[in-house]
Amino acid sequence: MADSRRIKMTPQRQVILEELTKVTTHPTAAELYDKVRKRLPHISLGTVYRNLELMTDSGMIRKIEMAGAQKRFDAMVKHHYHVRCVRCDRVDDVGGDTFPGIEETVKGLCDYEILGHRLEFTGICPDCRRERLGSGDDGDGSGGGP
Amino acid sequence: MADSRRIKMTPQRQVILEELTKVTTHPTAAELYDKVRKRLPHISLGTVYRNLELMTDSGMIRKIEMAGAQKRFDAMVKHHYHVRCVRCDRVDDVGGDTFPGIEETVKGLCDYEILGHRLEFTGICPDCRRERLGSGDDGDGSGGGP
DNA sequence: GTGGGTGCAAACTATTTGCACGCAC
DNA sequence: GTGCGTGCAAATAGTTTGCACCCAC
Repeated sequence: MADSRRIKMTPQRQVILEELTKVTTHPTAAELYDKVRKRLPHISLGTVYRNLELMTDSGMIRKIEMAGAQKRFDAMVKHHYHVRCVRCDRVDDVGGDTFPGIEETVKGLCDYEILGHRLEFTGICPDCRRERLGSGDDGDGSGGGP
Repeated sequence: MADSRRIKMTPQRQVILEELTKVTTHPTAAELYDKVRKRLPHISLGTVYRNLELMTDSGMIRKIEMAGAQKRFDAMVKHHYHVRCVRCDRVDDVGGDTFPGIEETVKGLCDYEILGHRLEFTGICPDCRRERLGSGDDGDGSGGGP
């Protein structure tokens, strides 16, 4: 569902969408709010949430619901996977194709009618790796390593 | 991290663990709280959260951080995958092995040091499928089905 | 003027935390 | 007595919602 409804472009929506498209970091609503506020100082957080929701429904953007409390948003609508840094919580895209066969494999293993899958990798991002080498600090190690 | 620390077994912890082990439905903290309260009427939600956290740290149970707001908990510590019903939000285990090769595949595709992965399927559970056939209702279709 | 979109603030949900008390050692 | 674990309640974080106002049509 989605993709069908077309929504009216207001300045707020335009800016939200632009800022989201501009970054590759899959910001949270609050992070995006900060960025947007630089251009529209009077925009409210409520509006950002409302419009992110709306744009998600209309298929313009994608909501990334992954581990951790906050939802993140992604202007790249095509299905793809993410890596999350267990130290700084940054989220990046993983290049390459998705694994469609993965769903077939599971169909025999449970009674659900499988509709989709969400695959998320955890790891340490290049920045944190560099930092770790420098400081010797091991960071947290939360995540949910297998 | 984890697995090493051994924690003292209090009645509260015992009951929480038992109730969690008893069910296969990966309850949320609140759901578990309800179950536990039947046996320990004076237990507080805070205690449940605290002990779930503690038992997660000690490796006795596993925290499932997946799509949606609430965290869920799992007494099966072995790494495995989950399916979530997009209609009733129930979460079940997927039988079969995990795909270890999946991480290898990704290692060439991004600059992260990959530590683990989390794979979650979305679909419609048997109960909801039956219901859907009966009522013709299509339910929601949220999820993030690719 | 009507309706959708906005800003603001209050409400809500899930979770965490400060504090005082009580029990085991 | 010391310290950990608990119950309670308040605090926090993230998100949603009610409401009045405004602007485009």
